[in-house]
Amino acid sequence: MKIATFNINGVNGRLEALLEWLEEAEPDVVCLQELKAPQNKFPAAALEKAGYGAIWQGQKSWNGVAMLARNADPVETRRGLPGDPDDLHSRYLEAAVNGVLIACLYAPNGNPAPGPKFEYKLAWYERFLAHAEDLLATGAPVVLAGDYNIMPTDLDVYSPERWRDDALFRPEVRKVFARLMAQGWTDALRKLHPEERIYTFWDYFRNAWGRNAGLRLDHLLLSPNLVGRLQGGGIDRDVRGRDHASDHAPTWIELSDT
DNA sequence: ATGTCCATGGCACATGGA
Repeated sequence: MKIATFNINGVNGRLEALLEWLEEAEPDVVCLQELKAPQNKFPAAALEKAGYGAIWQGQKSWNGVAMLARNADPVETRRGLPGDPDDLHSRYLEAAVNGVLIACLYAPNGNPAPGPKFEYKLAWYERFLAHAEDLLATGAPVVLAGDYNIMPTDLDVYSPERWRDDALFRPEVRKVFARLMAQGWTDALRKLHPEERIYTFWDYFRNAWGRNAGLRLDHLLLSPNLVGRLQGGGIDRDVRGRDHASDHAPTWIELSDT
């Protein structure tokens, strides 16, 4: 079972690129972020034609998350994080596919920091951590997949010193990620590549792709009962190098059948 | 600070968010 996360940065603007990647990569489940499309503008018919059932939570202009399943329909278990009915951002979807509970998340960016956007990011993560703990307590096999907008360690940044004060890398958010790990989750890509510099995002600015000035922002975290099923994983870097690409590359894992 | 994308409103290109 191949599970991918991909910040598409505009699902309609990059629909052709998404369909091309789906055809060549054949993921079983895809978590998409930054749809930048309202609920009624999600390209469900085109994805259905490509063989993918979908659920999505759109939003005008910004944010937006979706989950696709190959030759199946995700069985939705939750939309939106619990804990704040006033939070209207579309950043969280959760569904079961083929016996695995999968969360699709798009964490707030948080810049500029300090400031209200950074406070929102930290508050959002407090709710996320509380919910992640509840998911672990169910004993279900769970994958938390998405754009975390956090580089967990220096190994996840092309130039750590330049990012120390950024909302994606400040001590407060790295501590949040460490607390998540302490709950018992496994960072799948880091487990597969413990020493390697691996990136999932390259800024559009300053020729970041050409210089390989990347960041690792997109993560798939596994509940303890899934770690033994982790067969492999990677980042489809070549997708980032194409014309009209998203600034993120698809990131994926392969789980064995039970 | 800079840089480059997306979507929006409205029909040219400025703006916000990332």
